[in-house]
Amino acid sequence: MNERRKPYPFDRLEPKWQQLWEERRAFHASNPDDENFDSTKPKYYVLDMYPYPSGAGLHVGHPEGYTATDIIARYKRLRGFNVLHPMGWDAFGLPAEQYAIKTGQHPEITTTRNIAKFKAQLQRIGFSYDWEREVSTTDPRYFKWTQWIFLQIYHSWFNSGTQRAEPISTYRGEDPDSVRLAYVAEVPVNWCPGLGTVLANEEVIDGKSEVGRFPVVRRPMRQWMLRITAYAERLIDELDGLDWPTGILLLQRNWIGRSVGAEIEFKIEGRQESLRVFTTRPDTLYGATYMVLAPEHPMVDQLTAPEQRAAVRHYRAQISSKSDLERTDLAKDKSGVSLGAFAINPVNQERIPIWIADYVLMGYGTGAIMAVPGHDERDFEFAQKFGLEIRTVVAPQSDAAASEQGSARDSHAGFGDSPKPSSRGASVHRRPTEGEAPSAARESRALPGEDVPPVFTGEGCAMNSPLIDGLPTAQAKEKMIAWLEEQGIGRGDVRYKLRDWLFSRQRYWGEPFPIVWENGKHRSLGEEELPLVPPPLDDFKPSGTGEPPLAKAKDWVHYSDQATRETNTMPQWAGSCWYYLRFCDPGNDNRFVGEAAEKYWMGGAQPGGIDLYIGGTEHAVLHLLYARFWQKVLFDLGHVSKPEPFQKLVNQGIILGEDNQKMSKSRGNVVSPDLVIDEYGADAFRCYEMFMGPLEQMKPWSMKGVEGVSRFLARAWRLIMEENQAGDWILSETVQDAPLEKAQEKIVHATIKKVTADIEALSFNTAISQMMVFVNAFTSAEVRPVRALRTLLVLLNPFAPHLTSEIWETLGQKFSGAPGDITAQPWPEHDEKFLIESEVEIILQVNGKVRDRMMADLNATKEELEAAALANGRVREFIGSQTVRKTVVIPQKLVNIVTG
RNA sequence: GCCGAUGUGGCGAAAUGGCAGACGCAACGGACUUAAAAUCCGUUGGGCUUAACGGCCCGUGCCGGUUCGAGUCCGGCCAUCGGCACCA
Repeated sequence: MNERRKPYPFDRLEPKWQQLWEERRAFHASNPDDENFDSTKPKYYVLDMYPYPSGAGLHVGHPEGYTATDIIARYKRLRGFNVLHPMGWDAFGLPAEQYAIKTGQHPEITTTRNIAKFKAQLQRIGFSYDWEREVSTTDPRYFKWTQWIFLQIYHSWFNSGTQRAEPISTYRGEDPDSVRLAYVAEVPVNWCPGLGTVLANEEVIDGKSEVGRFPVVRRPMRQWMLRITAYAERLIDELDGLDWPTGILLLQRNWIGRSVGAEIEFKIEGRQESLRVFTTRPDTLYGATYMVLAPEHPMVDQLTAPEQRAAVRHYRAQISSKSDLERTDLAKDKSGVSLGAFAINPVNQERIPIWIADYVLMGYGTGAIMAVPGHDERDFEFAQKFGLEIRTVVAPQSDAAASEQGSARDSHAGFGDSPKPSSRGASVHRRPTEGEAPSAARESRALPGEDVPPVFTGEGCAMNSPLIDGLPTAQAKEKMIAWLEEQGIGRGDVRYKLRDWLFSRQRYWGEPFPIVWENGKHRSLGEEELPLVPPPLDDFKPSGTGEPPLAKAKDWVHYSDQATRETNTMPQWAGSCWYYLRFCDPGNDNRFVGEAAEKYWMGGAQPGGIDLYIGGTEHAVLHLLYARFWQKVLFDLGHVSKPEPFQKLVNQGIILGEDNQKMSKSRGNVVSPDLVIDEYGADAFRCYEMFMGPLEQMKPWSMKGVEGVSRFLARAWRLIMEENQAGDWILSETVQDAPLEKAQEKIVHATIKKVTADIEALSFNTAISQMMVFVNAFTSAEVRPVRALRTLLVLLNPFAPHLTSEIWETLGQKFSGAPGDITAQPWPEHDEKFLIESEVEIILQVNGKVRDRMMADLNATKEELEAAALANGRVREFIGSQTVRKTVVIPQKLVNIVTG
């Protein structure tokens, strides 16, 4: 008796249709080489970010994006496109390996099991994936080509002249290994003793490993790197042609971090060597009153004066023992030590002291800066602390600019002068009262001596700088760079925050590098030796020394008497850098993707090949940057036809638990799709996922909400089906081959129009509410014309494919006129003529407030409307004795009477 | 600190500068039922007023501006969330 009666028999019909679709290969996409390929149809490639198949299975957050893409895929098929809509598995990765270490079970077994679970869960939702194109990154037939692409990168260099990757054979220099796009370097890495592997920066959170929360230390190790920095400029510039959310574009631009400035050479007093610095503000060179090197800078030892040696050694030791966590945590407090040496400011020949400080990073620019405390917050803070000279060389606003803007300044209070003299003055004399947060930064800046000039980091006008006095910042920069170039001591320069990609991991469960070492040098395997499969191991545990697990497989490592194999493996990102290409032609064993298939599916007029890519923001920079990088290398080498992979990108928002908190096991608020489908069916699940709110928005789950959507689907079902005495669902007598009433015709066409536009705009929630309006309107009808119902079914089909397929089939048994499966129907077109009424309602306002409304002829003139409005009783009442100053008439909409 | 997104009923949310709250949830009332569930019909932003029909006022985070008219555009704040965080 507790078994809740199903509002409609989804538990019977959903498995039925899923099986039928599979038998009929209903969603199989043909490739250009296939015999039944229809070349007259346009293509549409809609892609999900494929999942890592974890042991926990799906939660309701995963299918949100998948449902959106599935609706688009089904919609585009109905609109006559060849649709590529694939799914696969990003199956290499740490959890399977950690599990293997714990249990001794090979990661492949865990992975296979998890994939089976994920796949079953996805299939229950009724997604129209072409499962014949399923790929897994762990399949040798797949990673053969991941390794092959690595070799293409390895065998290439970036020609800065042509701004393209080229085969290494075109390189004319002496040492090809110094320019390869894949290279080996001894670099400080994030070494995690707890996991026994190095980690990428993004896998380290607050100095601890993202997986397992083990401490991470910095340690130099020999690693494989990919020269992504060579593409920094193109990775920024070529974002311009993409249809991506502006937030993500910004995130990528900031991550790549382009800075335009100059490199400047400083002579060192009493020495041959000189120091080079990078600055974005060459116009402040006169204000450079000291210089700072990163503690790790290679010239520190030779520059240190004897009396400072002990202090410098102590400081450097202190810095290197700090974890990343401590280093960022202590970031607020500046520290540093003088080297006791001096540089010469090239613009005025002044002696300026050289310091080391950990606020200067070795990894950016030249690892050395010219410090301009008058115009840089950090330098200012440092100078304050150590009593270094602060010199003002930029005035907040030039005289010319000030007079030019003249009185306009008054209306923009505070424009352009950030120090805000009045509020500063007040804060110095006023003590913060209890409980009021003292604005520390501002006050400390002003307190030690009123005569200290404030730091001004904005643009303005050069002063105290003979060479460029009076010039606005932009011109001052230009002139200074020209002067530096003339003197041969500097040049204009562009720098990027982006670092080269640390591409090796000390793990078992990843792609082995197709590389062997001989006499201390690396060389590649031949293509015929691929795939290079990892050796079988019983013990996946890392050695703890930094030696990868693969090193334990002595036989495997032994390549020849002279050569041994590389034992590092590739990071998880490798497989996901090109999976979208493999989907075009997943069975190809002769090429990573067939040329015709790649050209077709990744083709089109736009720079990016994939028409729609939906996934979470967590991949805003990493995956999306790495994949773009690989695509560009492959494009340059002539292997693919587009410079960009993803033309249009959409991020779905996170789904929160019912408690409005992020779903997590520990909170116990995780909702599994299986439970929802058991209770309400896959169609209700899909529709609710879309009805919750805008796709991109974060929103909480609600079981009550699912119930509401389920009720809607049941009402749609009962519009057409009814239960007979025996308890069987049969076609309702109210469904007839009858003409539509005018009001019905209107709602049908309004629904076609809105649902179509909303799907195109990915505004699925409002598309569903329009279909609810349709169903509500027809529920009360005694006769339900079959033509209207069939239109609804096609519109609803992408959202609720099972239910609509079933009803469509049932209708076909009684009514002719629409033969075949619902998936073979054309998408309906709306006709505007059914939406236009001969009369429209006009809003009547007096002084902007609605006072009445009236019906008026569609073609009524402004004058007629105005006259009718002025004659209206309510309007007259509100005008009263006031005089009418003005009337605003918007035909077909409103009349507004303004009184004086 | 910097950058970005968001802020509308009890809740999820709608609204090309033109009737704020479509659609759904919850709640309340009614029909059906011996009863309940399910289903169907109705009410539902707040305040004031009316015997009633109805009417009036207020209301989209806060303050100001543009406009005949602002949830929507502009300026300034506040709050929440997300990203970056010494990048010279």
